[in-house]
Amino acid sequence: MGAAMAQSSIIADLAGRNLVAQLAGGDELKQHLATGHRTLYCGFDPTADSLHIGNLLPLLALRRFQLAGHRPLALVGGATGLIGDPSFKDAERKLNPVATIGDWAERIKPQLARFLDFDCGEGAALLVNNLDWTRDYDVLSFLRDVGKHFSVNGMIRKESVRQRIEREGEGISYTEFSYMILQSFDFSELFRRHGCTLQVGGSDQWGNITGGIDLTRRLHGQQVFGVTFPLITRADGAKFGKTESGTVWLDPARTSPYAFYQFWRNAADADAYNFLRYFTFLSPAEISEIERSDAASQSRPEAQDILAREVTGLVHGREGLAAARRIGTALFSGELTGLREEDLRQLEQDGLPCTNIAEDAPLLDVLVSCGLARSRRIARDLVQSGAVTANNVVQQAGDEPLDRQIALHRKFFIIRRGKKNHHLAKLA
RNA sequence: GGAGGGGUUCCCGAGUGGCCAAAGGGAUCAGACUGUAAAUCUGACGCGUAAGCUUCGGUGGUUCAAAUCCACCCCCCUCCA
Repeated sequence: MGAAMAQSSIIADLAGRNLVAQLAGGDELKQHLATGHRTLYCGFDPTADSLHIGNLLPLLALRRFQLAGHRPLALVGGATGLIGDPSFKDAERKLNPVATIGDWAERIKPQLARFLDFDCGEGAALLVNNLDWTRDYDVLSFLRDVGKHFSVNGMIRKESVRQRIEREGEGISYTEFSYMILQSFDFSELFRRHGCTLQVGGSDQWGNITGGIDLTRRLHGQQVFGVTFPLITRADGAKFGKTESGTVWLDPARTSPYAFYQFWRNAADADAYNFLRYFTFLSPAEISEIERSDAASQSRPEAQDILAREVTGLVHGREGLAAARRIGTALFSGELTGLREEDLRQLEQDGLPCTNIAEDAPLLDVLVSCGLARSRRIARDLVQSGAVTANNVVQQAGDEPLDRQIALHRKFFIIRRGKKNHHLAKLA
């Protein structure tokens, strides 16, 4: 595929994946992208020590743009992270310590880096930090140079902060209210420093992006553009990106590749094909083909397997994917007795949660110490309802230790709670 | 600084002296049904085998008895200055 052709079709490609929520600039933007190698950016604030799958969409989008011949700037919000984006948040948040945020920013950088190519000549990606152009900017100058271009009247009309201003019971601090100005300034600075003419982000960023477009016009007399992505929703209305155990992180130390894989593997049928469009680089044509064949086959759809493989591979690489699949296969194929001791050790290595247990520990205590039950009381309920198995044998005596007779290789128990929660327990 | 309104179990939200471990909804977990789906039905959902124990912003009080009354304190919101 020729670069020129790719360039002309990036917006069309995004649209074909239902990834375009709003365009600032419309046809002019398409023209702009079709007629040259452009520089674009997307910001990521350090709100934790890791990115999570909510950040995946814009991250992959940067890559899509890069593949289409443009230059992506991944911005770490070292400065904006200190302030906190109020957009569509229903409550003011606590400020984290400066040192913490600095640390988080450092942790996020390599995560951003792994999705982009930093060494491909003209379109090579760049990692930037907005702290670099705000840290030493004194308040008075900032207020005079930048603040003067913003009308509070306009700012309070933004949908993103409206409910904070109008709704009874919640307010907004001046600090958070200023966020928009900082992000707008980022855009104008990136234009000035790197010729960046496009900002992309989630649809919740629309207000901040248009703020930057306006500021860049006022400060530099230059037209720049914006693209937002839709908010990802699940067919059943539940919030995307959360599981029973919380956020799905990109950091393998926080969410193991196995858990990550399972997250995608568990996507609902009604979501799987959309997720393939959003989160993979498979072409829309290929995805439609998968959808067709699943619909025709009448058995379990393949979409979730493909989705899990593709996304886990993107985020955790070959190794992570292989590990995740080894565990999944071992646990869900139903045959545990065929596992060799080295297989079990590999599973532990791969990140299957594992705990050492005492030989005489009653099952209830084992369940609690493995984290499969929050308290003995809960554990008792689970055992009573037949929800607990050890090496596929239903356990009914909560007060007894696990039966050594059923241990694999004399010391391993794969304890299962419910349908899909597993833990490896090892006799000490 | 002034006036008013609030802080209840993960969330929302009832509860104004005993019948309250605290209504209802959501979320979550489990069982059945399945495809490691969805939908649906059933059960659980502070801790404890139990007796019982610990919870309703904090501290101290009144009372046989407090989430509910009193005092002080902390935090949030609205309006006024």
